[in-house]
Amino acid sequence: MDPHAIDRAARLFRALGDGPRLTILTYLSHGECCVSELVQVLGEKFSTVSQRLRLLRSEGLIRRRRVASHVYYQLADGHVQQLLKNALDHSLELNQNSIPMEDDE
Amino acid sequence: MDPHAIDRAARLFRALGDGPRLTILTYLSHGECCVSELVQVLGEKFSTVSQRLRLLRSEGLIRRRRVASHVYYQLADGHVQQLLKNALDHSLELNQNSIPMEDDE
DNA sequence: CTACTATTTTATGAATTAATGAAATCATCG
DNA sequence: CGATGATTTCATTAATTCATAAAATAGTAG
Repeated sequence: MDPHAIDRAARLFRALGDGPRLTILTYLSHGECCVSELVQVLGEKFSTVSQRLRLLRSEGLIRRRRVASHVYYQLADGHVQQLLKNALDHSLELNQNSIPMEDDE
Repeated sequence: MDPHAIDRAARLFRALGDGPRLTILTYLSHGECCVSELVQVLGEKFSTVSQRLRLLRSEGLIRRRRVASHVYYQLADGHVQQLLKNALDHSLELNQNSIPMEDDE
């Protein structure tokens, strides 16, 4: 019940708790990618993508490196990759009963 | 890359991505508990706790059952318990470098 | 240094979410 | 049924988050 750990975990979950950001992460799970490519693939504004990347990076979920004038992003480590895979697999399973029933038990 | 799965996962993460809600979940991970007890332990308003429980339940993270006039909540299943434990353990590890450095690589 | 491309930062308005008082519901007891 | 205690729902306000345009920064080429 360490409040610091709870807070850290909450921030992490919150960063993951957004469709567009999760989409970026799953895209990155296939391999490193530069901002322009993400912008093109996602069909979003540059600043929009950049903001999402910034948030993900501030929570330590992704890393970046610069190559000439391009900046490439990738998942921070294998742990993030695993976390993503688990979450998506589990969510696929849960899709059936995604609207919870009203009764108890 | 199933958009439905991504959306489901995002909703799940979002429900988890809040300190007060995570606190409730960790409390419940020690065992079933009724609303009054949570209200007392957390020092929050009844309606506040109830709203948090509702959100957690709507995402399938907790279950409830009624015993006479009291309503008891518990984690939905062992999977949620495991997810919580992993997240908190991992966040404890990460506490050192929770403020990411500015440099690349 | 100038021009150009890639990316980030800043500022802001719109949309979403969270907390809470008040009213409603639900179960139990007399 | 009427009163009481436990919990939920509703409505509203306050706080947070999101998307984006505009401005700034950084790298590269000439």
